[in-house]
Amino acid sequence: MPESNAPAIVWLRQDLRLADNPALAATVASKRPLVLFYLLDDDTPGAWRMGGASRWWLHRSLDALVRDVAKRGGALILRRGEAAKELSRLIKECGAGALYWNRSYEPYAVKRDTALKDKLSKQIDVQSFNGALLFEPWTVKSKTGEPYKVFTPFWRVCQQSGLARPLASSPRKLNGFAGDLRSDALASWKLLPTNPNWAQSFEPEWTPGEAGAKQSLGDFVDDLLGDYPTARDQLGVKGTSRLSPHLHFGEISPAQIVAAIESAVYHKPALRSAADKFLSEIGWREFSTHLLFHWPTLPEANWRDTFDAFPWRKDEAPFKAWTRGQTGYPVVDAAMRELWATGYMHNRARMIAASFLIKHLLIDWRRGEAWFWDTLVDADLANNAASWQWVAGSGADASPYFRIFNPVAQGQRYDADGAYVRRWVPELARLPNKVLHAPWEADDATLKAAGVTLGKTYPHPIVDHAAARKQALEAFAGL
DNA sequence: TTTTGAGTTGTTCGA
DNA sequence: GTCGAACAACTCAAA
Repeated sequence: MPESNAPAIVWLRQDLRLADNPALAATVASKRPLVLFYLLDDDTPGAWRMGGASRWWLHRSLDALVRDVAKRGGALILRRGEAAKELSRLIKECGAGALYWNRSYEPYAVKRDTALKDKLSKQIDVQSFNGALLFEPWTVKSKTGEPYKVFTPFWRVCQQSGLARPLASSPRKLNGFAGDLRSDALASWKLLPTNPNWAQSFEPEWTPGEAGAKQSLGDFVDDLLGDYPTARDQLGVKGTSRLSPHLHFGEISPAQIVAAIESAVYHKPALRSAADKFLSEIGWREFSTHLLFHWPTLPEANWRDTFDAFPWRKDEAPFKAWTRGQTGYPVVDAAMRELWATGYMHNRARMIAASFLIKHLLIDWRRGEAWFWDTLVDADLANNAASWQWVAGSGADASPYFRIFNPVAQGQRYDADGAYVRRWVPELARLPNKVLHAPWEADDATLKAAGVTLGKTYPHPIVDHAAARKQALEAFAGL
């Protein structure tokens, strides 16, 4: 065994932060020289290759992290390749005596990491930590010893056992390994789009990295938490935390979020119920990861296999119209264009757009899942899969099949002043509120005054809501 | 083992 | 405009 002062590698994955990072804190406590390592791994079999929008975020996040690490006297080593091979190489190069990471719960990662631990712990000290969850999946079981399949009882027992977690100490100074280690230039990974640079419109929306995450959390707690229960549903209002991409990349931990929320409630007890509402969303993230861990095929297969017989439609044209925000339903189109322009979609808009794809167009939820995977900056295997299956009705604790969102009613209810549609579907901006969410109901004079020609400046609805609803009810009842 | 109550986010219809 | 019921049964979790 190498000596106890041999360097320790901290392998960062979805934990791109220095604060409350248990693997990093353990290394700092061990006094070993630190080799901080990020690997771009596009080669592990069974992994979902990171999508385009996520790659943009990853670049920005790593760029921020490189600077944060340098400020504290360390260095971040960047390499790409297959994990087992690259880790073995790095261990040899720096003479590492230890390898630490924070656990991932995605099926391919569990498999990969288990094999690595088995192999490498024969040579060096290998340890993994919990840096991503309040409750690791194997720690929450029902009375019968089975994993929960319903959110409410799952979250109830979580709350009863307490959400607060001690935070790992944040290192002021990193005792970086003194030797020379090769690191890729971040730019050489070509994570940023060029020609066209479709992510240009992402820039003003986001500040990837730990500092940006902290700022978002602080702003949310200070300005938005009190109104969260109602404002979260308003499409045109900034009423949500928008922490999802920060959480996905681990720029902030759920434990830090709980600490900030509880501190706010301590100072202002009236925030309790709003805080619980928000924390239950953190609970959904926990629950999705729990489902993925216990049912590893969640991203690929219907959780309820009765759905395997469902006759999904294969036509390309409606799918294409959906992806481009050209369905003729303003709120759906606004949602899809928001996604394209910002790498993000409002939570309620996600439900409306997903319901439309599945229940109005009768297109397989996996096609929507794949599109979101590529276009969301917060694309997360567990959340994405669990949420699509929830909407489809094929998932655990899912929405009943007869719950079919009416895109007009949803628009009128959650975008009553039309701010959301006018922002993302500007060709309809001059329509009055009364017909904004259903332009086909406007009379000719109104359309003309607003400069709208259906079928020309904006599409006719690609399906009729009432007919599509009827068809979906029949198709799903057939299961 | 059996029973009981409950289950994120909705829509439509008819009174 | 508002309200309650129907939509459909099934599965889950705990007593």
